[in-house]
Amino acid sequence: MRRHHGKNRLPSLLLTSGIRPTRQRLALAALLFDGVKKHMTAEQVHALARRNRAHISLATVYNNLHQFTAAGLLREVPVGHNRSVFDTNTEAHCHTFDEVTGLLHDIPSDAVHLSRVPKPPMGRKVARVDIVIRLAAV
Amino acid sequence: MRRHHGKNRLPSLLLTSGIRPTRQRLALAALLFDGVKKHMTAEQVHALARRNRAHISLATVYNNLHQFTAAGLLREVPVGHNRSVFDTNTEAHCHTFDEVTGLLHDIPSDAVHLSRVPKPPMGRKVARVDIVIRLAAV
DNA sequence: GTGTTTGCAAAGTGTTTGCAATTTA
DNA sequence: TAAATTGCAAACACTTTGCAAACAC
Repeated sequence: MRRHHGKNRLPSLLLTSGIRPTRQRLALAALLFDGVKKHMTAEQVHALARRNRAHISLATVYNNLHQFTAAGLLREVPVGHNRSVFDTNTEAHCHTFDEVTGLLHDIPSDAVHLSRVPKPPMGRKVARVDIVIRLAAV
Repeated sequence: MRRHHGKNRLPSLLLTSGIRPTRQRLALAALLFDGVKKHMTAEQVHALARRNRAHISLATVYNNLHQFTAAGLLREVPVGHNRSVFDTNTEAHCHTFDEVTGLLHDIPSDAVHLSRVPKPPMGRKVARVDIVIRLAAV
């Protein structure tokens, strides 16, 4: 499943995004950008980093997740239960949110078709369209 | 703009939804269900209630907004900035979220067209589809 | 070296909860 | 009167911030 095994893949990825590749950021990048797309909260990233023997404070995790998001390496998913979920898949796609399990899943972007999106008002552009299909127990 | 001026409109509205019409709930209902659709945070509802000389604690505002939501009188909009926004319009419709002003606006449900929504897995049904069009500065 | 980043702890938000006092039916 | 609801304050969960020490270039 992994792609791009190059030795300096992660440093370049960060540099290209204008982010200085510190030890902590490389550790975070290693666990986020391993080729497998994921949805993770800051808390989960922090726990995973510690499990990997990378000592990164939670504050630094938050700071860097936001920095990665600003740089377009991550995307924040608006699930609505008042906690930030970061998605390593930054391409246009939708989500299902299972209210029973609390899990988020990707839906290929062509699984739904959205048409007739209204024109934004003067001085604004459509940054993106968030579509979340909420699933409940039958 | 107001509709249904009947004297016991709000008590009936709550009773019909299986909610006991207490003084506080009636005050909240009066300010929420006046015929003008709104998007409000708990904090905003609380402030407005106090401005109207209704003494309702913030905790009670939260409790009742959730109760109203569970009863289908309100809907929670997943804007994603880690705070709950309640919408008095419970019909199928979408939103634009202006990242510059922080304001939420309704879009008539027929302004966008969503097709090919995938079938939910066994034991689940589509509760609803949340669509938020995020607008940024040009 | 110089400016950036980190870690920690502390403060800040927004939200929920426990429980005695009150209110509703 | 019995059961539900309220208010308050305290607890809670998540996130951000201030600043000295550590690090990258």
